[in-house]
Amino acid sequence: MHNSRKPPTMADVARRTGVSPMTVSRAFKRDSSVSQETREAVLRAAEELGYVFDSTASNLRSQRTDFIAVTIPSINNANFADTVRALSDRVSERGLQILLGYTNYDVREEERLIEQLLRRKPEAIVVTGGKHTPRARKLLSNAGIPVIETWDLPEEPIGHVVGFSNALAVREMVDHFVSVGYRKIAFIGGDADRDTRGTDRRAGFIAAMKDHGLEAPRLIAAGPPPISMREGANAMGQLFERFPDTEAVICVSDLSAFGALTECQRRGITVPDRIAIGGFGDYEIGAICVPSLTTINAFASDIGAKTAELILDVLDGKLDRPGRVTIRPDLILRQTSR
Amino acid sequence: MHNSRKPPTMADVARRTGVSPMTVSRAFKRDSSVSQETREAVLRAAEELGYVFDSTASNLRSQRTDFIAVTIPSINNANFADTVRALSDRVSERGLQILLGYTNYDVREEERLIEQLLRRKPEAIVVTGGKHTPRARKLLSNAGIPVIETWDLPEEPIGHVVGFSNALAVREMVDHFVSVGYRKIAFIGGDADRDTRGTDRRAGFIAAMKDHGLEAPRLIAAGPPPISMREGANAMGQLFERFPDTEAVICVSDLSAFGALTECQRRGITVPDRIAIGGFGDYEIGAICVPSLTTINAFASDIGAKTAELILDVLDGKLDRPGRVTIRPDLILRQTSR
DNA sequence: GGCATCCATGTTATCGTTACCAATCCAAGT
DNA sequence: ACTTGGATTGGTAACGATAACATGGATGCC
Repeated sequence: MHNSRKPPTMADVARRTGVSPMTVSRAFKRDSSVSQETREAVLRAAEELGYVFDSTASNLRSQRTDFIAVTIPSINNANFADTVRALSDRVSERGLQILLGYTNYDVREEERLIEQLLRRKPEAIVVTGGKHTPRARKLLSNAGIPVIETWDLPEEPIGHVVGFSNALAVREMVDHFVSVGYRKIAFIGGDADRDTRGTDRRAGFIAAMKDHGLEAPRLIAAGPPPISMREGANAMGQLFERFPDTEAVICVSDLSAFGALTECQRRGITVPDRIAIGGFGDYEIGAICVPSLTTINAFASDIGAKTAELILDVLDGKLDRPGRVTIRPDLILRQTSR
Repeated sequence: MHNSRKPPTMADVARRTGVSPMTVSRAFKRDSSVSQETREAVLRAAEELGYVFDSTASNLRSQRTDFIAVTIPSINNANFADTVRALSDRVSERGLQILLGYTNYDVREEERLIEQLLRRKPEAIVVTGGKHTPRARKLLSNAGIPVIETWDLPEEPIGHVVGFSNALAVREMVDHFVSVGYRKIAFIGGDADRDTRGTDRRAGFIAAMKDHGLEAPRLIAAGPPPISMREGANAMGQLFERFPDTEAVICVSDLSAFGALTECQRRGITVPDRIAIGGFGDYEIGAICVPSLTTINAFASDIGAKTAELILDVLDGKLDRPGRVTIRPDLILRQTSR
């Protein structure tokens, strides 16, 4: 039974059920007042007709889309994926849906993306990081919806914040490394002008070294983000060439740290005896690789979950001041360091 | 200047510019016929007013959303992320936006998700895999939009297909392993009833073994998906207990294969001398870990790119028969096997 | 000059749902 | 009996953009 007509609308379902379109509309909402039998009759008729609820019309009339817009730097990063998953799981219980976009670690792409997402009239928008173009800031401020910056603690937040200090997190690792006797410590990260969290981590590294009275010339730029395993391995190679006496290296992420570790294995350099390695992000690989990776747990899932709670509170009107949730990253000592 | 009024509409922009709303609408479209100076005046007025284009109204009136709905099993999987990224990159050039949802490897969740996505009236819908609930199949068939099943070659496709045979891909690895002398070969995968691609791979393994006149009792069930590194390591532990004389093991993915490899390292079992390991998916980790991982490249990005091409062709009316794009996975021999 | 053609712009009606208000019915209370 | 109130249902208009059609003016060609 091929059907080339237009798809059925609520009016069609109403006609078939013998009720008004308004009643059909109510039958499709969870909590609205329709008698049980009317609702069942409506839903049965809808199923028979193959009716599919049209959100586009609903969105326009009700001025609600139930979208939560989210921007992340990359869809291929397990940390951000964890955040989005936790966020999605929590808000979807309330019928909200994630509208996801990625910025490729570029604030200009972020600006474009934010503009595109705002056109869809989301209920709230979650961005990764606290650094944006002026226009992006303006778009977010004027959007009239909750704005949540994550994975960072911006000095001048646009709205709400759920994040942590990347610099302080790395400082904690430096403190530990120094306390167990490492002095010649290097840092492997991406180019300074792209990955802002990476840049913060590098800055935290340099500042912490300075506070210990140590120089920090051993900075290896691993190229533009994303800095993954291969980049980490290459950077480790560079480090061996340029600073062969390095005692420990802190990498901008577990992925690059693992790459660095494999480079050591390829060169027959023992970890941590000859050189210690620290990562960032507590990716699954760090816990399972041999030797396992000293790292920093930034609680990616928690960031997503707390962001979700915050959004729901704001939408419920339970929170009218900008919220600021500070995550406290955890240093995890494993086998790649003393 | 606090502004508590309603956000401006095209009518406001039109008034300010001294043109009709229709002209404003045209000024916001790329190719429509508006004089250069009118367009600039409109866009300037819009910027001054802080006007944000309202897609919800546009979507309803034009009956176009420019959404491409996509379902993947998990957002935390690099293979699927690669597919989505390639797809997204290609369709976004044409102004189409991905609306992403994940099914958690569960066909019932997939059904719910498909229904939810279809309500948003996407231009096309891309699903991962070729196994769905009857109702999901019906929803997809009746949606009146292009349906693309990926990462599989379903026998009875709903619409278009961009995929490969998971069974044949694994068979190729079995053939190679047998040809270089392995006989006691095991398979590590998820529980049979969830991950359908994993199940196909296991079936391909068993069939291939049989064709070589070999028994295949060494099947380790690693639990419900996602099967990641930890599950791979645990499964490898089980394999050593139950079948200590195993010569080679094929894992359902590179992640589990890497987990298995680390378990060998923890137990001091040399790879590939004592046991060979094969993975699936050609994840970055397989190329970089030591020893590097023999695997199968399923061309995840290509799947996304070809899916995008197919969608664009269909939307352009250049393709009216169901398309079937077959990817040919590649066996990549590396250090974890002879 | 006259007529066709094209470009830029305007007018009107509409996409499909739901907010808002009104109406009806039945049970309960006085 | 009559009011009150809650539950259920219906009627009407509106959300903000744009498809479809119409119009006016400039341009081109014979």
